[in-house]
Amino acid sequence: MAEKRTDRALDRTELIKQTTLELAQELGFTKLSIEAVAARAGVGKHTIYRRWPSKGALFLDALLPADAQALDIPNTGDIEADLRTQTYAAVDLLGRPPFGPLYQALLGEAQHDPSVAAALNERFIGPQAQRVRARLKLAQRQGQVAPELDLDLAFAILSGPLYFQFLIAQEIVTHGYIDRVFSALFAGMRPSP
Amino acid sequence: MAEKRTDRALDRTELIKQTTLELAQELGFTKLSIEAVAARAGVGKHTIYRRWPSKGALFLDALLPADAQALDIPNTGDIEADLRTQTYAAVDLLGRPPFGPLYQALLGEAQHDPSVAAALNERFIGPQAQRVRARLKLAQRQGQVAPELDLDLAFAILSGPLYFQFLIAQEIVTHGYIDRVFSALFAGMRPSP
Amino acid sequence: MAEKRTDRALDRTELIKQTTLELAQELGFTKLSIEAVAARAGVGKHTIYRRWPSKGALFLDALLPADAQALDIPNTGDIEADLRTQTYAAVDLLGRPPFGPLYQALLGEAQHDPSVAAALNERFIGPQAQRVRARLKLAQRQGQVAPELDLDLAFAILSGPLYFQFLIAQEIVTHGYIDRVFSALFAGMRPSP
Amino acid sequence: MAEKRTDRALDRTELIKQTTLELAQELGFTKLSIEAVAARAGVGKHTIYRRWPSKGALFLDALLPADAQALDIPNTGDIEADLRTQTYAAVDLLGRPPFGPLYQALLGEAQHDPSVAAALNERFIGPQAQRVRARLKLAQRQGQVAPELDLDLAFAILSGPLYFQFLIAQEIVTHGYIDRVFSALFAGMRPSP
DNA sequence: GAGTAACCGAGACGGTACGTCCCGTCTTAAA
DNA sequence: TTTAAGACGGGACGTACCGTCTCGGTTACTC
Repeated sequence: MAEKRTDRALDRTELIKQTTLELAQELGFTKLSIEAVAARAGVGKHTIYRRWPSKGALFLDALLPADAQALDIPNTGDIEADLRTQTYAAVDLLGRPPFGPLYQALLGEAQHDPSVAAALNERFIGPQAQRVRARLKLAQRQGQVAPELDLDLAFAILSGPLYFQFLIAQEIVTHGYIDRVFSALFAGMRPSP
Repeated sequence: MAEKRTDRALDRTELIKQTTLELAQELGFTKLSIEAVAARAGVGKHTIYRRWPSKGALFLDALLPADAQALDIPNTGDIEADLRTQTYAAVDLLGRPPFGPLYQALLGEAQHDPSVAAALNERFIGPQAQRVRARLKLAQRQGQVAPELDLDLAFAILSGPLYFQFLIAQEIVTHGYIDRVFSALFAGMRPSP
Repeated sequence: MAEKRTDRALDRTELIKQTTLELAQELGFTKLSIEAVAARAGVGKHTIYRRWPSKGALFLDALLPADAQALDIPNTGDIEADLRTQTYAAVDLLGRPPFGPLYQALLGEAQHDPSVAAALNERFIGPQAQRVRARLKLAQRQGQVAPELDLDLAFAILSGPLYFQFLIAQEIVTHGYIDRVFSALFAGMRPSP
Repeated sequence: MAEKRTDRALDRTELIKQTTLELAQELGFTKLSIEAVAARAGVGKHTIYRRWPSKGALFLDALLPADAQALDIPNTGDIEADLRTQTYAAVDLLGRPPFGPLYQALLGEAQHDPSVAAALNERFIGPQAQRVRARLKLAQRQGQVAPELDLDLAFAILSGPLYFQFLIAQEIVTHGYIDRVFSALFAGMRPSP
């Protein structure tokens, strides 16, 4: 019986999230409104407000579960190739609708709403960074990566240029771009002695 | 007479921009409204709409002239030190009110409004990237930087981690963070042979 | 030019009042909503709120001008007949849709909202009472009415039973009822000596 | 055992009515809500809806038993004095919080809800009218009242002016006002021959 | 004494309307 | 012509209650 209640609540929650995603794709995040989600989902506005404190929080919840899991890092033994592979996957995700524009909007919202930023980090960015750190640690032990490399920085260094291109330059990120970034990062900026 | 008119127009434009900044600091970009700017500035709404097509455009115009000019790159002959110096300045700017939070909001808005993103790149990001490219080209010729370094990528690589920390991790960027990033970037990730 | 503005404002005001009356007849005062008036009139809600502070005030304004003017008192020289004639007219007005039920609702609202009560008295009840007082004063001078009759009370005494029947007993008020009331009031309750 | 259930049900019913009165005094009838009564009484909304079909019905039930019984008519042998005494009592009741404003609100609600009006008449107005009729009948037999006086009208005539003053003019009804009304009613409007 | 039915509190739910805010457009009168 | 002022239609906000509806957890009555 407790199951039933949970199920009903879950049903509603899922319905709302799905509707949110639909509308976000049709209208974009900016024109998305809780009013419209409620109407399309056939749900009272309060039922949404009961679950999420803001449009941003709802949108994050709706968007993130969808594609968040795909970015595991392979382990072929070649660290540079493995990271490249994973980064290709990330770029493919970001570069294409529906996820790309929606994720961009989410990052935009994170600039206005710290709670969105926090949740984003906890649920999406953090885990990715952790996987990269772990994979690099392994590579470091295998001598494939400079022993003095600061692993806590690695994710920022590797994905920073990508996000820069995505959010600020707002140019399409290609595999070629990733290749060039990786070349530069692995080689270093200093001339070889 | 034409002069006077231009002056009046300029006066009004400046007044509106200044009021915009004031209100943005008090309320944040999200709660900023053209209505409120008009009221506070003692100006008709039309007078604002005649000059800017959107809140984002007005805000960009109001924010950018303010502190944009400070980020020149010194040339002491030591490329790493020079870039570091300039990046410290950038970090100091971003890290402190009022510019930091407002600039963050601007970048957030740029995710929703391509015209804001375009103007931002043209007026703020682009010139900075260009200066970094020029300074690195010089350094490359002086043999301080790897000859194969892709200069078009350099700004993204150098500032990407910073923006990642600022926009996504949303942690305060310290000089120490910059130091660690620069160490890693100049040394490269590959173990020295 | 001032004319134009006034005309436009008047147009809107009249349109809203007329729509209010329409909806009130269809739905009754209780189910009447400012939202629905705005929608049907093709007008923003604010345009209504700018003019009236409450549903009651709007309704009063919409209802009262409509039929308020009809209740003049004839002067045939026979005070009892004249008052009777005028009271018949009042009863006919109250007894029939659309005015009757709407006026009843207005009186109901006046119990909850003192400003409605005040406006009602000033614009509808007061003038009627004044006319009755004036007519009675004339009759008093002509010796048709007891010289000691308190004229300030007359309207309450004459129309009180009518309103009692209308608002409290909530039975249909007939001409016969008026006749019986008038007989009693003119004769007095005391036995003739 | 059946007693116990009845007692509990009664307890709840009384608790709800009392809470309703409390809240009505604090907020006024208009702002009174079943939701708030349920919350304050620590009772499920259903428990209220099970007992009363509407806010008006609940309010009537809560208000009327409280003070309804006090308006008996004395019998000193002087009909005018006796009615006056009873009317004074009525006026005192109406004129003072908490009963006055609440009763006014009830009458207001009766204009919107015929079932409230019906219950009001059956339980409050009707009995009063009946007592007045009976007392007058007695007086009529004793020759204190005109034999042709229509007793069915008497309550409307006697209390109509009072209700007019209370509901429509919305002025405080004083004993003096009652005196003047009674003088006029007993003497009649016609000049004595 | 264990069922069982009724009632209860709690509050979720779809829905309607509230009164407010701001959008971007439009009109007016003054300078 | 430009401006300040602000009315306007429109849309969404977040809130309050409506009346209905589960949901578990007592009672109190029946077998």
